[in-house]
Amino acid sequence: MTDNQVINLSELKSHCQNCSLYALCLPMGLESGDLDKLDQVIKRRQSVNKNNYLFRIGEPLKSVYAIRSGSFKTFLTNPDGTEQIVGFSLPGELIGMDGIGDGRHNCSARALETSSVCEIPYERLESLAIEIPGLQHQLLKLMSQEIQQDQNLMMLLAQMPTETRLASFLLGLSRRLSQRGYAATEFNLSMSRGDIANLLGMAVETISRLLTHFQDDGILRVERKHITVLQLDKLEELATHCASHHPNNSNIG
Amino acid sequence: MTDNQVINLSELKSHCQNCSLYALCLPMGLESGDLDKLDQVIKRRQSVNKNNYLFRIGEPLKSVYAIRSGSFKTFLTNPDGTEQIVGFSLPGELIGMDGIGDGRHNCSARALETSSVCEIPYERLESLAIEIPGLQHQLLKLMSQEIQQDQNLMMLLAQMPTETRLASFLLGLSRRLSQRGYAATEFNLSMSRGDIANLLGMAVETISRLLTHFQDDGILRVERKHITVLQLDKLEELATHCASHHPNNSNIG
DNA sequence: CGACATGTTGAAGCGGTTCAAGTAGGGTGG
DNA sequence: CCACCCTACTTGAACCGCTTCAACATGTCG
Repeated sequence: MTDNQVINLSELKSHCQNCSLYALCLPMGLESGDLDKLDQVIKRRQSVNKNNYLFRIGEPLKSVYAIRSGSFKTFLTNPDGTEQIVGFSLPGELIGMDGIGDGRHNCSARALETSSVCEIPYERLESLAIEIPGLQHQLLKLMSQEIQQDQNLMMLLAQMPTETRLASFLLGLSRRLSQRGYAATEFNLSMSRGDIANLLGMAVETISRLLTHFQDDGILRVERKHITVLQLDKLEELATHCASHHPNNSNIG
Repeated sequence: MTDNQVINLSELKSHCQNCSLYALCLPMGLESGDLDKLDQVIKRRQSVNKNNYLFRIGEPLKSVYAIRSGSFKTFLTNPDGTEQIVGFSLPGELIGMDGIGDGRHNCSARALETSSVCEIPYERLESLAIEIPGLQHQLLKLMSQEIQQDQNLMMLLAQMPTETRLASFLLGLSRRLSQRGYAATEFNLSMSRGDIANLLGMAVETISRLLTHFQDDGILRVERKHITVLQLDKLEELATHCASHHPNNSNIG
């Protein structure tokens, strides 16, 4: 309701409708009138520098965020100060939906690189969800997808060997990126080896060794943070892990 | 719309309002008119025998279920047939909320003992959630709580030693049960050692050994499936794990 | 009461961590 | 623009927590 609102309005009006991401953030076939409503709720785009926090654990839940570019890690902090990464968020994904439970964020989100997000005030989103049935369903859907993702990771952590975990992680990245229109077989890891290790419950050294092995086996090309998937099928096989054996001399093909 | 509907109506009418669990399932302060609406959505109570499935992974999502008595395990099944338990559900909890994402259940639910549930057809619940704003928020809240729970487990699996995992698991059970009005320090494990091991990513033997240790240390009393927590503070200390050392001769006290 | 699942306990083996040392980038100040 | 430093990463070798294997004990159920 301030005067600079006027300046933003014209800019805001076209946000969702023209945004190349809206179909990704909220793919639900809203009517154009509904899109207008959504537009009015979404705050202007904002930029987050590398290593800066989007929100911190314990903070009251103000907004959720749609990632336009860049990436984030979300993590818990336990009593002794160590962190547990619970996921990485990529462009086109929504972040901050956790913490609706008690109105506080239950994890912190930190930018892995300079990133850009759309801020969506949560209260207004929730009340809007009552007006737009499709939006409510979409929110529930996004949450349940997060549950699925978490549970898949639980399975990896609970019973898969390190090789399978890393293969599955890389494959997951590849799939999510290609869903968003990026290349499936060539991408940059915006997170450090340490972050990957933390997420997957392994030591940094193990990540390093496995990447080397994958490269030696001709499955990947690893150049620092740049990954090229050379044999997607092999990677999928490793990620499945039930195929058969796990030979040391897997020079198949 | 069949004639036996008439028979059920009077019974149904009082379901939620008189149900001792409604405040637990849906603690949101609905108006009495809203409760009527909810009542009309909830199907009659049904019973599930031990080892029977409430729903299976892949099935279309028909309903979610409020557990009135008994308990369930929910689990994924991976390609090679092995299962990964992702959680146990206790009385007063809602089950089946996963799978809203793609309209299919993403896990199976199997009764650990003879149990009783209220079936809540999902579609009608979602449309009702539009009429009753508090209900929408409650659904989102429940989902985000599940995310929290899963993420806590992820932390356990990723970086905590087996002792901490089991302590934390028992403590979690204790808290959930006491929230529901059951005793916090004395309860029965409805799940097998194998199920606990599966959830926590450990071998059955390790569960067995740790329970023995906990008993030797005077923290628990273990009689087959019956657990008595003798020193809740010690158990909490073990669950936190950052306290200090992890001595072999922990005959403290 | 016998049979089978579930749970316990002991001993050996291994996957992955931890420790240690060295290498390579990337950013900053001179 | 290079020298420097610090962090991130890599690689090797020893160690250990936990699993796996094996045998036995205990309940449970037809």
